[in-house]
Amino acid sequence: MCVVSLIPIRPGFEPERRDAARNRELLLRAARELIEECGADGLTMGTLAQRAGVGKGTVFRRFGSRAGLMMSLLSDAEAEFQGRFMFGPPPLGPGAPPLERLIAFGEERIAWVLEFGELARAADVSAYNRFDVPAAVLWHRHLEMLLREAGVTADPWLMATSLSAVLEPERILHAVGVHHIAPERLAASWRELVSRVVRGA
Amino acid sequence: MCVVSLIPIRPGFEPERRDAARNRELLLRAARELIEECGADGLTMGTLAQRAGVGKGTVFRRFGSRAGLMMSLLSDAEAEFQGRFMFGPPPLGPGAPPLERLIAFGEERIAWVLEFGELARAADVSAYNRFDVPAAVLWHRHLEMLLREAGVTADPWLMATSLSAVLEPERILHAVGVHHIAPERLAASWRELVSRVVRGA
DNA sequence: GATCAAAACGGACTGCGGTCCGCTTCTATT
DNA sequence: AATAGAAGCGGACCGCAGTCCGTTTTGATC
Repeated sequence: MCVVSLIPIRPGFEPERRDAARNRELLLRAARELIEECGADGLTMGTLAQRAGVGKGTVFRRFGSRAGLMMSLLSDAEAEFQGRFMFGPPPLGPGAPPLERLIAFGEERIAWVLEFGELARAADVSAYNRFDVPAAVLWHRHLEMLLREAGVTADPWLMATSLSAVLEPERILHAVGVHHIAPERLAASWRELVSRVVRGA
Repeated sequence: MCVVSLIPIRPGFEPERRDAARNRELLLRAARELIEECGADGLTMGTLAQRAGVGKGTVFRRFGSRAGLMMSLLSDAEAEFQGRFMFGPPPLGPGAPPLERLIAFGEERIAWVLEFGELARAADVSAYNRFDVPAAVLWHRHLEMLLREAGVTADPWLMATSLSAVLEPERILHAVGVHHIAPERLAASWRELVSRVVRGA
């Protein structure tokens, strides 16, 4: 299964040195523990270094930034989601009509955000180009392709951008957490939106 | 003209003390200068305090946070925009059919973001409840009302949320700045989107 | 003008993300 | 086993947003 990583692949593919690999595992384990205890927002890079028994510099060498760390923690969940919408069974995967796939994509994404959203929000933070992260580019292309297949000829690229905006973790979590919108209501609204976009074609 | 402020009104309406008012003016003037010189992202609260000749604590007492400061700087532009879509001439203001008002709202908002976007982005930063800022609530209600008038019966509240997401400064600036999308193309896509949402009713 | 409480002030302080650079550890080579 | 240089390490350090609290200013009251 060919999956697009959240994290840029290091050029050259040299394997990690043994100590580096060991520290990466230590850090990921410690990070999961800390998030369990304090929540994603409660994790600080200093505490993480301390808990893992390494220097702070090592944390940043491994993950580049706090957002990068969160992406690493998400990468399994992300890869699984990618696998499902690209190769899994219909209606999310290939085989169903495009409108149904669009609907399924949003529904599943909403469910995904509700499960991993706190991490996703922490990973989003910052970065002027948070929309150009490999995974985000992939969803965008997927939506664009489905829109084309569905016969939407009016600027599918920007339409996909608009639909992506609707599925942004921050907004979904805000609607559910602050305004107490039921997830099924979100899903119904997504269905409605995407149906109108496609049918209006 | 009754306008909704970006900043919570202080309860009780006691007037500011004279020194407080003086410092507020000093700070706003200094902030505009600094942004002129270094851009909104280049403004730091420490530098601002120094330039205005006041203590750092004073800056935070006045504006609460960096985002609060940016909102204060935006508030004139925001008020002007509010005035136009609530009381101004059609098609943005009342008098035109709802679909045309929706289209105009997006077009004008896109233009607005391209003019004041850097500030708006700086004002957005952080805050779990950045969607509950008075101005954002007002746009949301406006969109919701127009959708209802246009006969959209399917969850206008969430539809308005989705449309708001599409107009978010961060995304618009990213599309224009990074992907070199022409503003007219953004406007055309918005027209298309909103027409489909309404016509599908 | 003297008095006084409340409001505002200012800058030292905290905690954070992120960088830097001299030191240590690993691994390929002989 | 010795060696060398690359990769990795770690923690002091920086700049920033935001807080705290002792001091100063203000303006209502007498």
